Amino acid sequence: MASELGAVTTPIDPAGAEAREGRRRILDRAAGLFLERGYAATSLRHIAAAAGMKAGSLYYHFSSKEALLEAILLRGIEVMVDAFHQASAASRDLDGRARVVAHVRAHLAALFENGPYTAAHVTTFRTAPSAVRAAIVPARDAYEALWTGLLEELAARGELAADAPIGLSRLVLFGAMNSAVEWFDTGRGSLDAFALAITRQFWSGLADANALRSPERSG
Amino acid sequence: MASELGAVTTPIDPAGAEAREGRRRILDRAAGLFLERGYAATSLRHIAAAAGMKAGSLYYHFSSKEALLEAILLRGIEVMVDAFHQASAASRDLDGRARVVAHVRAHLAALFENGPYTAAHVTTFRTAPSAVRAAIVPARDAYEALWTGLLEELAARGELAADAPIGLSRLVLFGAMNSAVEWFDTGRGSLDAFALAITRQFWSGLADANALRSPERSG
DNA sequence: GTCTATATGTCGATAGAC
DNA sequence: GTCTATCGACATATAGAC
Repeated sequence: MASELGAVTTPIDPAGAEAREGRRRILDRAAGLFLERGYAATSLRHIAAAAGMKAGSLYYHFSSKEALLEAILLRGIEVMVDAFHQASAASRDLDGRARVVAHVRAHLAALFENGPYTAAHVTTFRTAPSAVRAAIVPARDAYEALWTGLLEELAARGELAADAPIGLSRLVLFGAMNSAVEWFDTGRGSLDAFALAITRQFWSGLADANALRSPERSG
Repeated sequence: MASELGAVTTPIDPAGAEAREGRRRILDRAAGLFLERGYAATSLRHIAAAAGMKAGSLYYHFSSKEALLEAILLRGIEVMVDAFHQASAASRDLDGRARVVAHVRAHLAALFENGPYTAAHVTTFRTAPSAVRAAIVPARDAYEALWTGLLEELAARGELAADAPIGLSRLVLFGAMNSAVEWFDTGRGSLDAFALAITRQFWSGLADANALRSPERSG
């Protein structure tokens, strides 16, 4: 290891790797507990125990419980934004509906497959201390703007109804996707099938559920 | 006042009206605070102050903070169930889509027009103490069964696609409706218009948003 | 970087006066 | 029915040893 050579030279970032590792373990465990029990009901002692240390040690990594929450909420957005951009790249040449499927799949993956950050964000943001909420809002707005941009692009291409209420539709879709943290069981259903089903519901509605699979009129 | 006559006779329910009034005021304020700040972050002192009394006085009406939460969560379901039955009676003779509009309107009214009970239920149930959650589950299941029954009836009448995934659709609709507690502003939009818009999205989807208003094919 | 020890405050809940 | 007074537990945060 590089640190073994550090007796003479001055390491650029001494113990940096371990510090980052410890910080990451705290974030992981705290996000999981915030998701499971909520922010206010989770004590620093509880978080520290889950991370394998004592409460006082947390303050080496974070200045306060609120600062810890803020870091988790921000990371939750980062995961969503990264997923969105990956989906954009992967679905660039597909038709509108397939692109929505890809982005829904990416959002669900952020919720269920990339750690508890995004799920904790979705469940704890509304009741977070106002100072924390205020610090997070710009990043949230940026993520929402990505979705608005996608839907507006589809509308401009005529792949959506001309009078589709994009603002409301986006909120409805977010509500539908995010509510899955309350009931979706990753052990029982596949995320691909779920993304397809939710997009079908969103895109074609309930009365015309099979319209896209059998374009001819159904009895 | 009747109590002035009570020196000789034995009142059937002495001070019953005032007790019920006091209990009701506690429930109202506590539900509002649980909705706004969350259950764990709301102290009994805070609730008592909002209800115009001191913390110790709450224990005359409720045996514990958890018992208070349980009463609020149950009342939240009662409001939803009552609204559902009223919508059923009022929309019995309408077509499937109009009946869904009526029930969506009723659910939104429960969320936004009949006190903070239903909204507090929706936002605090997931992180409520497990003993409280367990006590509430049967009533929740009963409400969900009402919706499942409605959608199955529509499917049996052929007003829904034959292969419509009712279980998933119900969850998606619940997610869309309940997420409105995070963003819908009762001061800015009418609940009728909102119910219509959300049902249109749910029933006909995004690509066919105008299908029901102009049955002929759109350019 | 993590520990122990502790300061300081607030929590839910109870007891008893009125 | 509501009050005051108070208990013990637990909260966040800090200080200093190692």
